[in-house]
Amino acid sequence: MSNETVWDRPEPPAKPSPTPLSRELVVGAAIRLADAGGLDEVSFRKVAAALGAGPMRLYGYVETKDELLDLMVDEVYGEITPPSPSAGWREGLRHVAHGVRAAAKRHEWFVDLVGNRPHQGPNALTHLETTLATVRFEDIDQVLDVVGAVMAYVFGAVRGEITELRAERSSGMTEEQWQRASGPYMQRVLATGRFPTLARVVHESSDRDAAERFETGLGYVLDGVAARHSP
Amino acid sequence: MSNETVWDRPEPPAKPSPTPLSRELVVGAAIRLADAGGLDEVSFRKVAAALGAGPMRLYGYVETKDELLDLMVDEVYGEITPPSPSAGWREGLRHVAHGVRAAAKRHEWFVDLVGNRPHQGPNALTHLETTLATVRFEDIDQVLDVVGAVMAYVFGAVRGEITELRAERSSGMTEEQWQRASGPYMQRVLATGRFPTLARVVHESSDRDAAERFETGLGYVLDGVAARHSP
DNA sequence: TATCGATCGATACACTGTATCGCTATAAGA
DNA sequence: TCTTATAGCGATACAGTGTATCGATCGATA
Repeated sequence: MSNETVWDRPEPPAKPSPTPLSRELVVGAAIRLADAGGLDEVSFRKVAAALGAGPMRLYGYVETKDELLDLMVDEVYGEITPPSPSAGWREGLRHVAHGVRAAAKRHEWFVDLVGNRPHQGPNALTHLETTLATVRFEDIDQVLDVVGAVMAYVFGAVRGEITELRAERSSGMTEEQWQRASGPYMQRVLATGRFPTLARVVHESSDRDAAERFETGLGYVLDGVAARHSP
Repeated sequence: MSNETVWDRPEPPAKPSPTPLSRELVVGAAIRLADAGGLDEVSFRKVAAALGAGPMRLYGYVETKDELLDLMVDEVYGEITPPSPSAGWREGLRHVAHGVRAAAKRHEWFVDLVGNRPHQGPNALTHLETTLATVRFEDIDQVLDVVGAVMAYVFGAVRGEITELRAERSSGMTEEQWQRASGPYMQRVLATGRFPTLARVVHESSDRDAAERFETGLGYVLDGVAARHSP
């Protein structure tokens, strides 16, 4: 199970025959397929077909499917712009948080892949470096704690957001919050009276948009950090 | 793609022939396999074999594989003890957070499944209800924000923790923090000098244990909540 | 021009989830 | 007790997956 992705594998010398391919082209095709139809659409056969090649051709550029997925993830990390070096830790982390969220909404499959394996690609490492560097505390352990907590929140929140989005999309296109509650099962459940708080949520809560909720939660985390490490 | 799990499907009347089965037995076997060998070990063939049955037999108790996975997730939710009703929101949420973390460490596949589909099983709903109920703010929207943020952090943090754990386990059994840094690739990367903060982390940071880091991050979130909603 | 060498992809294998459907063993009816 | 109906089980089959093997085919070099 030692499926270590080789991040700095040299490109094969040149491509002679039909259409010259490259690892970038393979990864690009895979990303395009995943963006359009989800991760299920990313199979060696489909990616190869999208490039007008046979499935086995891909093995010249990618050693395994896990490596292809790793490369896709790293590509997304590359899309996230780093915070300005002059920014304070709070704006810096907010910038990163929103960058990750935006990237994850552009590529919904990102959250499915993130966290399956550690991100050690060049773009992921650059992302991590600039994120850490935006928090200029003297104690490096504190820096790790803060960045770790913020990123944990970000990934958790974005994952939840996209899950909700998918559920809404699949169960009838109605975008109204908690419209699942009108499903017969949910109504039955709420009718038992054993979920009073849940019922309050369904009936009383206003459906604010996702970005607002994300920002509120992020505010909690950053406020908590400030409360302990502010000058 | 309307793979709606039917949570309250009635059990089939009775099992006559070889070994009487039940949905609980099927889910239990699946969980046992997943605990032992990861989610890859959960296939209809393998689960059925573990029960001494043919693969098709499972379809009497479970409509699809996604439903089986949903049931497994709900079973884990059932293991998480609710917070005491007399607890304040802070202790209540801390209790839930640690409960989720503990359950996820008992069943490492949990984080892989959580967030793929919304959790609407009875145990998940009970878990959500008791979690919401522990935060007795007058504004239900605030309750949602707080619980949402805390759970986002918890799931993100636990996911990261288990990913790290898997990486350590697969890359040589050395448990030392950042021992990946001694891998040739990581050394090469750090030698470029383009990741100074990362290098500081690798060389200077002390390797505290995961529970401590989890608690610290959770503290940030809860402190942030307290800063805005404290009486 | 002839040989070599690399690369492409057809074929194959083990595995997945699941649709179909004949068999069988049990339960009900006479 | 003997027959019939019924329902559940699982063998078989199918489309899909990742990938190992390896023969054919093409380009470049001698």
